[in-house]
Amino acid sequence: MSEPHTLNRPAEWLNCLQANGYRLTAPRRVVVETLASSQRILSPLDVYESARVRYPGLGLVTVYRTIEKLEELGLLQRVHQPSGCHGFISAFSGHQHLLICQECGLAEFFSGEDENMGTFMAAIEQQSGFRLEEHWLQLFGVCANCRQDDACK
Amino acid sequence: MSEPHTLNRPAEWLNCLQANGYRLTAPRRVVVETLASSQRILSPLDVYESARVRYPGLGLVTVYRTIEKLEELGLLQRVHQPSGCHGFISAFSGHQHLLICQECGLAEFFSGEDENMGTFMAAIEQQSGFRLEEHWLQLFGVCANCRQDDACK
DNA sequence: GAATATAATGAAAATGGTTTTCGTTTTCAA
DNA sequence: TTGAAAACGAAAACCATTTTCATTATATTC
Repeated sequence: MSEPHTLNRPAEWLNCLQANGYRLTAPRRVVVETLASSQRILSPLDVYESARVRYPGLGLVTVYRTIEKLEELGLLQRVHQPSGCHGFISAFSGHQHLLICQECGLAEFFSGEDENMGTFMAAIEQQSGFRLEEHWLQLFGVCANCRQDDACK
Repeated sequence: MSEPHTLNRPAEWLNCLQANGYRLTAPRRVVVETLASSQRILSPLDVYESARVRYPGLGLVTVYRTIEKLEELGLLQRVHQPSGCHGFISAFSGHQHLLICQECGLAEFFSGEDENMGTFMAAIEQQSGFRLEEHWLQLFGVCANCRQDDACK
């Protein structure tokens, strides 16, 4: 169900940054590595703390600046959740819907029934007079692992 | 398509506040009036500015505190948008999906194909191992009025 | 209709996440 | 190798939101 995890994704992101005129630096590499290889939704602080384990000199400001660039390049997307909207996850190509674990932040993508969605949206446009530009379909719950952990408590 | 706008909604909200042990005060009435009678998504500052026209002594803190109580009572819901997640709109009863104008903040509700959604979510649960607890379906675009205004520019 | 307990108010201060400033360091193209 | 420009991190600034606190308003009891 979930998009298979591309192992060379960090390298792709670094290439993309470079191809867009951004320089490759040590702190930037660590931030990219952290974000690109995560299947969980991470806040800027999460990234900072995780990346600092491998690169203690890293500044939180650099995390924010790198996130900004990755988002601008479409490599990273901001995720809004009932519990907050300060999380980020790798943006896989094309429009994808999210399935999010509210306990551990694990995020899976599902393409859903997008042809159905297309006709559905066309009908809404007709009825409402809106011109639709974007849609969010997000499911929230508890993933298999967390369900198991919860049961053991 | 949109839920018909209930004219005595502010009175209902005040009753609900009172029924839950909260007092009715002049500033609270103005805030409730502003929020309950709006079809647009409003930020706390929007509410403050709009309500102060009729009640200049109003403090922004009271807006925040009243929003908190209305949200807790399920009368108001927070709306997350690509442009930000600091907006609020009247929460009509039952689960509703949102259709939001990105120019003026007009929000309409649509119940969608909820029985389809139910089977869809059951299928996702089966495939993913998640236990689903909540879902968001939101459409963003430009409403008929704003489309017209834009065309005139 | 007063008296009273307490909830609610607004101003000001505190908080905390994010952004800006700035002097220094690093990258990368020439 | 060198130099212009980008990127860095520390500290300060910013700004939306929350907390504190002394004062005021509400609603209940007499």
